[in-house]
Amino acid sequence: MKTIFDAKLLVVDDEPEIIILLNTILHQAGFARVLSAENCQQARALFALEKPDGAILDVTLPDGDGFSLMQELRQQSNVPMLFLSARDEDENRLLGLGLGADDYITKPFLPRELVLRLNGILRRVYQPRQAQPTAEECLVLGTVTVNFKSGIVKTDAGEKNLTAKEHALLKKLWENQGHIVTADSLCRSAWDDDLYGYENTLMVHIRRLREKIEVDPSQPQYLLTVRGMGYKLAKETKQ
Amino acid sequence: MKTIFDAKLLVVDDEPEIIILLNTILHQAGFARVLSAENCQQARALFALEKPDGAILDVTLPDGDGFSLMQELRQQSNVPMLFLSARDEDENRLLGLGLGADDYITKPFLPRELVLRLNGILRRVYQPRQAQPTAEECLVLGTVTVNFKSGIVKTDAGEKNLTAKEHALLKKLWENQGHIVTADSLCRSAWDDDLYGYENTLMVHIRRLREKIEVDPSQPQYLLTVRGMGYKLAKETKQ
DNA sequence: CCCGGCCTTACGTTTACCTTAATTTTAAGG
DNA sequence: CCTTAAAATTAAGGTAAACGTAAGGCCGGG
Repeated sequence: MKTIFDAKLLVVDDEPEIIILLNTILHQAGFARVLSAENCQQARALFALEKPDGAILDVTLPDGDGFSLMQELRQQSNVPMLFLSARDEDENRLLGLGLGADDYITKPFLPRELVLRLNGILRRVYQPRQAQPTAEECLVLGTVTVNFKSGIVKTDAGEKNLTAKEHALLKKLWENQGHIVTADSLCRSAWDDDLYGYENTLMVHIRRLREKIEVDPSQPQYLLTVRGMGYKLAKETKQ
Repeated sequence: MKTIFDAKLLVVDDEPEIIILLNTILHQAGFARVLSAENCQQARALFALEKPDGAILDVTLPDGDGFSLMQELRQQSNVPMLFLSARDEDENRLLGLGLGADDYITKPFLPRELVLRLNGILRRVYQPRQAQPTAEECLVLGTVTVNFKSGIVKTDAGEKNLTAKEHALLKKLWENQGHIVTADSLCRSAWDDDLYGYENTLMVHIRRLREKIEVDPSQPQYLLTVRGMGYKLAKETKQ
């Protein structure tokens, strides 16, 4: 199963002891892949090469300052980045946050707080949809419209209500629209107990879902099977 | 156009002057819809009724503490919530963040910092798609495009879907693009059981893959054979 | 020329998935 | 607490896509 701990992190700091400390903290917290750089040049190279999923930057670096480094990296990528700094002046915090930092942590810092804040940011970015889809987000598939909040499916034929399981499954598919979702992944998002005997159950629910959202459930246009891999919701057809 | 400023915010604080201050700050920042509550009871009611897109909670409230309020609201919703508190003790910050707060700001605070932090969080949550700039990881070979997440191959001729084995093989080749991959190595990445009788099987799959990604499968341009060594995927031809 | 490595095609098999229907569980109302 | 309907879960039979197998052909190198 994929978690935020699969994220690859880049740590940029010129003090070796801080690097070691951060490495220890992050590994203990569950992050398996932590890279480190001790100056801007290394950071730039690693960032371009490794494409980390998040970064922790010191503000003072031997060959430049963290602010301009952040600015530069932000142009390439939108991944979470936060500052770690001994400078706690108001204007520095404002500058850092203004440049698009997700947080500004001052040294000395509490290891647990750093981990909590980092986790929070990563969770928001990499599990975004669970954060509640805004307002009236509807799924539009050809002539079919699905309103998630009300659980109503509108077709030419009329309106139908989604059941709890159908709702959960469709939502998961919607969150990964255009991409393949494994049967396992679907089960996990619709059933609490990770144990489920027959994955036939899933198929039956998929069938019922198809009966509600497809024109011809036997020849699905939207909820497609990808043999040996899972299911996939077709991209919205804008017209 | 929809922006994060369409977000509806709930402010919970028992000091009237703070409420007024926050209202002013948030309106100046561009947030049009700001609700306020001065105790837990009001907050609960408003939260259930108005379903705000974010909340700012004071820690000390007349009829309870912000921590348990947050805990309660978190069970209902995953919207961004942050603490505002006069108590700056380490354990309080840890407790707040541990309960799922997106930030913990201490009074007195800089208005601009609050806005920057709030903006950052809302941006992450409500514009998540842009936050993952890794775009669509695609393999581009001349006029052929392969989207790995969806398993779709696009050619002039039309779209085809990759099967599980084809997907696995092509991915392996893609990961080593421009370099030779041995038959053995390919087999290991597509088959679980390291034992496989006929390596002819691999050839058949290679053939099928070529039928999907090559213009002329019999005269491959992209998926090349390297006699006595293995196979190799040609480098992307950017044009 | 011959041999080994690779290609190609056809065909039989497997397995993942579909479909329907019966059964069990859950929820709502009296 | 019982009744009833809706929803979820089993179960089993059917189907076709995906896969594996094998046999014959090609082509380059020795």
